[in-house]
Amino acid sequence: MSAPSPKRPPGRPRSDAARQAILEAADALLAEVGFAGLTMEGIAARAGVGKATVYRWWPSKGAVAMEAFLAGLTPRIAYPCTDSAVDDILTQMLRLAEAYRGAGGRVVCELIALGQADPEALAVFLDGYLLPRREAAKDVLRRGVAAGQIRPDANLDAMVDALYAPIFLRILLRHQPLDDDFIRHIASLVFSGLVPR
Amino acid sequence: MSAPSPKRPPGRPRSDAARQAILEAADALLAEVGFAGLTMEGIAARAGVGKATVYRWWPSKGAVAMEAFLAGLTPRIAYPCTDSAVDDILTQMLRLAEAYRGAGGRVVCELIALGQADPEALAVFLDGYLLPRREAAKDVLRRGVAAGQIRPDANLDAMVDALYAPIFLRILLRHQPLDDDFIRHIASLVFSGLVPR
Amino acid sequence: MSAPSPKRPPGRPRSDAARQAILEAADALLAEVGFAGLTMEGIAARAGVGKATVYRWWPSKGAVAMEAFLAGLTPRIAYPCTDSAVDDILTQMLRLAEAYRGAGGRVVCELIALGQADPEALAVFLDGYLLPRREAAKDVLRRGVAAGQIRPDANLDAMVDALYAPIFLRILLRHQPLDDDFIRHIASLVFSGLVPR
Amino acid sequence: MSAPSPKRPPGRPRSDAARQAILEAADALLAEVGFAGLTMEGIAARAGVGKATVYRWWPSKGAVAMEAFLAGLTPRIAYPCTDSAVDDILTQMLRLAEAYRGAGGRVVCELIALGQADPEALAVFLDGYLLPRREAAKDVLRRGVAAGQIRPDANLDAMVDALYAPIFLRILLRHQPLDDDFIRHIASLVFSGLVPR
DNA sequence: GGCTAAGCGAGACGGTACGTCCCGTCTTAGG
DNA sequence: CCTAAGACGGGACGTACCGTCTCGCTTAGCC
Repeated sequence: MSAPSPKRPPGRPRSDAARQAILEAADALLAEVGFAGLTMEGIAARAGVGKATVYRWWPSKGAVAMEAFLAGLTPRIAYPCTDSAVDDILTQMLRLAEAYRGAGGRVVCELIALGQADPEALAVFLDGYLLPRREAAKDVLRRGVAAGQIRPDANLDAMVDALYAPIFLRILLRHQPLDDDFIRHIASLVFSGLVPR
Repeated sequence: MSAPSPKRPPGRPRSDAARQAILEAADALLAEVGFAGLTMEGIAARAGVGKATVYRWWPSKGAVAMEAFLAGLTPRIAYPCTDSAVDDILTQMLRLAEAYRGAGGRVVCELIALGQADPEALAVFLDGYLLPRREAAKDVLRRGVAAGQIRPDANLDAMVDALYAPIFLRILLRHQPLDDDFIRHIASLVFSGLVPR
Repeated sequence: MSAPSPKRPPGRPRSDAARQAILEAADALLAEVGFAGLTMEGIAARAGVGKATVYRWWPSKGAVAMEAFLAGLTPRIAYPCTDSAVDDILTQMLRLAEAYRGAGGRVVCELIALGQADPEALAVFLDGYLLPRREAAKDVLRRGVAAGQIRPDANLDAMVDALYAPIFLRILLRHQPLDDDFIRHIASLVFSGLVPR
Repeated sequence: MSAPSPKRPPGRPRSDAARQAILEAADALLAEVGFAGLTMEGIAARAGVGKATVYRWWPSKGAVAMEAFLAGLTPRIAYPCTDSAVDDILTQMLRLAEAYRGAGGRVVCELIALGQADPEALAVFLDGYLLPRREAAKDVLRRGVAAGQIRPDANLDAMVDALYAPIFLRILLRHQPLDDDFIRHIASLVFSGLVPR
C-alpha cells in the first residue's frame, strides 16, 4: 500500500501561507511602486515574512514579480462569445486596451523589459500569460472561420500578431496614445483584408 | 552691459575628451556586463573620470547607455524608392527583420527594456531612433497615396504601427520566429485592406 | 492504572549518543574555528543532530562550549602536601603557571572571555572549575594556619585572590611574561606580610 | 617651500565630525547595551552616519568599541599626590574599584574578553589603557621608594600586578564582591611585606 | 599677469538594498 | 515523547552603488 514513490522530504514542510502572503505582497507592491521600486526586503516586510523565506522560494525579485503578476492577473480579461467572432475580438481588444492604460499596462511593460535581461522570466511570462491568451484568441478566430466570417486561408498566428502587437508597442513606446479609435483602426485594417469577398 | 560674443560662459569649458571617454567606457561595459551590470561608478572608473563628471553630462545610467548605444548603432536601413511604394515598404521591412534577427535586435530590445524604467531614456530612444524612422515610413506611404496605390483615407500612423509592431513584438517576446514569410503575411494583411478597390 | 517502575517517563528516552556526538562536534569545531566561529547550527550539523536537540540539552552555545571544554580539559594540578603549607602553595603555583603557559592557558582565557557575554557559562566555569580549586587552595592555607605558618587573622579569600589573580591577569593580558620569577615574587610578597612575626 | 613630503591624498578628505559622532555613539551604546548588544548598524544609525563610513574607519565593532571606550575614558581615574605614596595608591585603588563596580567595569571586562579573540584589540587595549596606567602606578611607587616608604629592592612590576590583578579578577569572575574591605585587605597584604622594617 | 569661475580627478559622505548567515522556535514523519 | 530535518520570522552582517559633497588642481576668458 504505502507507495514510497513521492517521498515527502524530511523536515518541516514549506508553508503555503507564507508563499501566498509573499505573492500578495508582491502584487500589491507592483501596483503601488512598480517593478523598479520593488525590493525583496519590501516584499518580505509587507508579507510579514523573513527575507530568507522569499529567497527559499524564488531566486530574484524578477521571479517573484512574474509569478505574483500572473497569479493576480489570471482571471481578468476574457473573450465574449457572440455570433460575430470579429466583434468578439474587437470587444476584447478594447477591454485589453482599457486594462493596459492603467497600472496593469505598466506592469506588463516592466515584465517584458525584465524578460530582456532574464530569459527564464521571459519564458514564465510567455507560458503563464501570453501563449494561453494567444490560443484563446486563435480559438475565437477559428470560430470565425467556421462561421464563414473569416477567410479559411488566413494565417491565424500572423493575424493575432497583427491585431495585438500594435497594442503592446504603444504601451511599450508611448509614441502615440492607445485610444479606442486606434484599436478600431487596427482591427478594421486587419479584418478588412481577411473577410471573404 | 557687456554683451559680447553670443554665449560663451565663463570658467573652464567642458572637456570633450572626458565625454568621449565616458561613451566609450559605457559602450565597452555594455558589451561586457550588459545593461543590468552597468553602473555609473563602473563607467566613471573605466573612463578614468570622476563620477560627478558623468552626472554633469547625463542624468542617469540609462541616458549614458542610450547615447553610447545609439552612437555605436548608426544603422542604415534605408528605404528603396521604386515606382511601387508598397513594394518599397515590404523591401525595407524584410531588411529590417534581417537586421533585427542579429545583434541589432538584441540592442533594440534592451533599449526598449531600459526605457520602461527610465522615461528619459525612452524619450532619447524615440527621438533619436524610432520617430525619424516612422517619419521615413510615412513619407513612403504618402508617396503611395499620391501615386494612387494606397487609399487616401488611410490612417498612416495606425498603418505604420500595424506594419512594424509585429516585428518588434517578435523580437521582444520571441514567441515565434521573425522569418520572411511572417513579414510578407503582415504586409499583405495590412495592405490588402488599404489598397483601393 | 499501570503504575510500574517508579520514575521512567513515557516516550522515547533521550539519546546519550546524541549528547556525546554534540560534545565531540563542539570540541572539534572549537579547535577548528575557535569560539567566535562556533555556531549552534554548525554544532548540530557536525554532530548529525537536529538543532532542537542541542537546545534541549543546553541553553546556549556558551553552555555547550563550556561543557565540551571542561570535559576535554580534566586538568590535574594537585597540591602537594608537605610540612610547609607555604611551600605547597608555591609549588602548586609554579605548576599552574607551567600549565597556563601552554594551550591550557588559552583555553582558560577563552572560557573567561566567554563568561563575560554569557552569565550561565560563567557560572559553569566557576562551579565546575574555579571554585573547587579555590577551596583546595584555602584548605592548604588553613593547614598552614593550623600549623602556625600563617597568621590566624589572615583573610583567606583575599589571600587566594592576591596569590592567583596575578597569574590570571598575565595570561589574559599578556602584558608581561608569566615566568617562575614572577610567581616567586608574588608569593613572597603575599606571604611576607602574613607570616607571623 | 612647498614640502611635498606629507602629500595630502586626493579626493574629499575624511570628515572628522563623522569620526567623532561614531565614537560618541559607540560609547553611548556601549554603556547602554554592552558590547554584546553593540552592532555596527546601531552605531551608524545613532551617529547619523552610513554604515560604509564606519567600516571605512574601523574594520570591526571590536575596533570601534575599543577606541570609543578609550576615548571616553581617558580623563577619569587619576592618582592623588600626597606625602604618602602608599595612601595615594590605596586611594586610587578605591576609586578604581568604585568605577569598576558600575558600567565601566562591565565594559572593561568585555574589552578584555574581546582581546582574547582579537590580538589587535588586545594590543590597543594595552597600549591605550593599561600600560599607561601601570606606568603611572609605578611612578607613584617610585615616589614612595624615594621617600623611604617602600623598600628599595621591591620589584615594582610584580607589585603593580599584585595590587591590581585581584581587582580585575573579581570583576571578571564575580566570584566574590569587589568591596572596599577587599581592596584594603589586598593593599595591606602587599604593602605590609614591602614597607621597610 | 592676476582674477574669477567653472570643469576636472578623486573619493568620502549619508543612504538603501543586496544576498548570506545564524538565531531560537515551530512543525513535520518516524522511531 | 524524543529525534532528524529543516522551514519559519527576525535581524545583523559586510558589500556595492546610489547621487551629493568637498577637496586641490587645471583651464580658460576678462580685466
